[in-house]
Amino acid sequence: MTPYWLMKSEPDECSIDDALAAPQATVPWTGVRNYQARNFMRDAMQVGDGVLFYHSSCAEPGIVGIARVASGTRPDPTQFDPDSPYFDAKSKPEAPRWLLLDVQALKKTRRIGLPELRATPELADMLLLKRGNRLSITPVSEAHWRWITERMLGP
DNA sequence: GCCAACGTTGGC
DNA sequence: GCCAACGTTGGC
Repeated sequence: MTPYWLMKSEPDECSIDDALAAPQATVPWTGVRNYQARNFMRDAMQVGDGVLFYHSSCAEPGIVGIARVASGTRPDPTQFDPDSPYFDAKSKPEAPRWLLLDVQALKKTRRIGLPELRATPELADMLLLKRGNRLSITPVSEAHWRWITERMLGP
């Protein structure tokens, strides 16, 4: 697995600006409730891996910044909080079902919106762009990472 | 708000 | 193990 990832966040919950404004620009990535995404965090993601910060479920979805994986996994406390929208009554503290890790925002970039991503032949096979894809964490190939970060940071 | 696509649940 | 029903995601 390449050390590059795309992570979706709803800007109403945690935007790139929110992340940059946090202490150490670091936020706990709460609310992952999908086993495949959890397994990526648990089994494949490493401290230092690159992250494309993506805004989803909003007026202007797209990649908006660069971040890095800043910790290993630990249980996501919101799964035990009955007042949280992420509460999971079936998860027990002695056998936590859901994990999180810390993500450190490094840079807000110009936004590369979905239409621009879709219009780019080099990115046609990005998992993000696959039909019906709803995974909130997806691996990113080195070629895609390079293309996107160069385009984001360039003129 | 709509709806396509997908994941999960639970009866059998 | 199958699969229909249901809930969620996320773009539009």
